Amino acid sequence: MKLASNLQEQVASHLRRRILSGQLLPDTPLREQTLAEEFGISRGPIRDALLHLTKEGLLVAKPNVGVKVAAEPSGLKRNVIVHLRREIEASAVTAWFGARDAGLLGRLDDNLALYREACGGSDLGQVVELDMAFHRLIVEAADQGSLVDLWLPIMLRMFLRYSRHRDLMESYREHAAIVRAMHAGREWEALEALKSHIV
Amino acid sequence: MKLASNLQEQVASHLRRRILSGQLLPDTPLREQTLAEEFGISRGPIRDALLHLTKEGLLVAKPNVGVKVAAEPSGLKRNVIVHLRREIEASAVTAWFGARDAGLLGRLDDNLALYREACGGSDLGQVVELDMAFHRLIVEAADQGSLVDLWLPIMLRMFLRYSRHRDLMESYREHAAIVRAMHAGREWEALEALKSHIV
DNA sequence: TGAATGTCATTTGTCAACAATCAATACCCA
DNA sequence: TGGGTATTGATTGTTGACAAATGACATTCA
Repeated sequence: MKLASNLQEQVASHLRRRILSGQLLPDTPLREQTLAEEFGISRGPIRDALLHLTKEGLLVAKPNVGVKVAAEPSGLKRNVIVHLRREIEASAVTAWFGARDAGLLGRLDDNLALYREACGGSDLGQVVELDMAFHRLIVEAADQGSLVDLWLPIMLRMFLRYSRHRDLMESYREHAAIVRAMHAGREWEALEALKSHIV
Repeated sequence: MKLASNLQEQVASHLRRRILSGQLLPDTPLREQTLAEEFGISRGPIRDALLHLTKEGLLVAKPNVGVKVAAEPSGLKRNVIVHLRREIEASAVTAWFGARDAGLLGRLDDNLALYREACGGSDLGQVVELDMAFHRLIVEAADQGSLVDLWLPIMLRMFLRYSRHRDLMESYREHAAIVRAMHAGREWEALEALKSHIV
């Protein structure tokens, strides 16, 4: 976990985590002044952070009124988001099979170990964090990470509705299956496992 | 053309237009102080605007250093972007065919007339503006416009490399073909025309 | 009554001054 | 001469005060 030197990033990370872990529910309003006092800083960096999160799709803003936590995407939108994520991550995996940099495999293995542990525990925030990190590793590995900024807002919108009732261990097994196929060099299998995992 | 009441949006629109029309080339640095003096306002709204554009992918920021105009997307990234745009806009068109709200057809017809004129002229900024507006109308029409915020950053990244040498009139004819198919109620034809137009 | 208008508190928008950081370069010393 | 280090100027990061906009509520007049 890297911590940024500037306040706006720290605030953004903190709020992002609280939203994704479900501590902040949709429609919850966030006031600049309140947050400023809560963090013990001025409104400036808070503004920046809220702007960040708004552009990431986690908040919605109305001029002169304020921001609130975004609602879960509608059926159509969610469906589109799933397709976009598949497209991006599949492209990344395909690109990886062109070079097969072993570094990625190591990082995925490390992540898997932590993820397995987290899925057994009760800290949903940690689970979300590691799940996202897994997919981020894959996207980062392709094309010098150029796809990350495209992928992140899409991923975040999807995680707005991180199912509170999903079978976490099943999710872990799906991650493991993807990595196993990559280790074995079976591209088609990896892509199929990836696509069926993104739902 | 709607003009926002708050400065940050005005600044963002202005800079966005200058970047998309090619007046500001990739890697051009943008300094907060300089822009503030240029617009005759303080650095606050400038900061907000730059943050906006950074999240939209038109600028890239380095902490404590500043922002510059983003480079054109790499081959792989551009390829992904094309697929994402097709996915989103095709979904929107499909959704439209489910309801066939006539209002959209009228707006598209109006846009087409203006676009034809602009393509004959020499104001590339105007052409870009209308081209984007055309696709935006389509995306906005579906699902109460919920797809717009997903679509916009993708669209903008693609327009970073708005071909300065493309055949504008051909582009107009492609737009017209899409609208014609929609008027006639031929869904498959509209989707094909749309997909082959996005390249 | 009820629609229109005025007011008031809350919240965001804007500003200018100050602090922290970075990158380039001049400097020192082996 | 070359490598490492302090200095300096430019630029972003942060702050607190003030201005403007909004929405809710009270008030007025037909």
